[in-house]
Amino acid sequence: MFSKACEYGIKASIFIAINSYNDNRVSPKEISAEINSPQAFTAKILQALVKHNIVNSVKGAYGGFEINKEDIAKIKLSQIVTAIDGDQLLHGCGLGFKVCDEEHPCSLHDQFVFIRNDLRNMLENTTLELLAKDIKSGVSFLKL
Amino acid sequence: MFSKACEYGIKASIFIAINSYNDNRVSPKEISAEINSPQAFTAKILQALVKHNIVNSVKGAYGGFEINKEDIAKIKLSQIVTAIDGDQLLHGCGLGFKVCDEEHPCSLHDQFVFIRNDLRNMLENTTLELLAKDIKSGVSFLKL
DNA sequence: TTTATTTCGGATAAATTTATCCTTTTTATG
DNA sequence: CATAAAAAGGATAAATTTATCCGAAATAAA
Repeated sequence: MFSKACEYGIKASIFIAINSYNDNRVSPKEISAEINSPQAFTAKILQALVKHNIVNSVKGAYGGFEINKEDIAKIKLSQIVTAIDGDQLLHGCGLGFKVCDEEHPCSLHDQFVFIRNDLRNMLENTTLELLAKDIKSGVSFLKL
Repeated sequence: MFSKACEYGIKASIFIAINSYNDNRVSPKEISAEINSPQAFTAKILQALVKHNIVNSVKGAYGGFEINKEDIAKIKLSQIVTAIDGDQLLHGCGLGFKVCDEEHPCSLHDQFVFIRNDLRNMLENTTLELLAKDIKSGVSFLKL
């Protein structure tokens, strides 16, 4: 479903959000330790999230990654997924056709559109705030 | 969502089904021409489908790939997807955790289970017969 | 301004997926 | 039985994804 990079990106964003609520910047080292991901690869993914203005980075001593507190409730999972995996999953054809719509549907189109739309709605209605809260309250977890 | 191999596998299965209704065996060459896929790679995927008893192969002159007519209505998309991509998509965690369930849910679990279950239901309720009929009636297409 | 710290970014490597090629095996038919 | 046709299967290559390493650039603080 999601690429490894995207899985890491989602987990990292949640961890950064949690820390940002406490005005605490985190490093790739802390992030990868927390979400159980390769450090250097995680750093690359963070760069992408910074480029897409999802995460903010501060260089130099006492720097690290953070998310504006006011933004945490606004950032949708769909933004993270699109930033890392592109928009094929949210908008593309299930059988990989370049063009596939009601007018010219692939064999799976009628069955697939509902799934894709539900997935997109879920990702567009799930904010970092929502995910971070469940972690903080101990309802869900970020690593084994 | 699906791998390239899986996309080819689904398309190939539909094409074989359509031809099997007419007692016509097809070769990797015909299949890849019809579904716009690399021939040798498609042949490999067919081997996997044969191993999983989804498609039947007949070697030698006048041989080729076919599906028992009576089976076409019984073969579900979920079988093809699982045969080629494994069962991670239908049963795995959205964030890639080995264990993730109601007892010990990942951050995305509650939102993701509905999507995954809907996807699985769709794949389990979509038969080759259904897909083949829409192609034959001209409702949907197998290539651009 | 110097220093220590930290992200950025390029180069490279490993692993996996996608794709090709060629030989072997099987088998229907003449 | 000989032959031609076709799938099976192994080896290899290309492309993409995943992952590592290291020097450059930026920056806060002493």
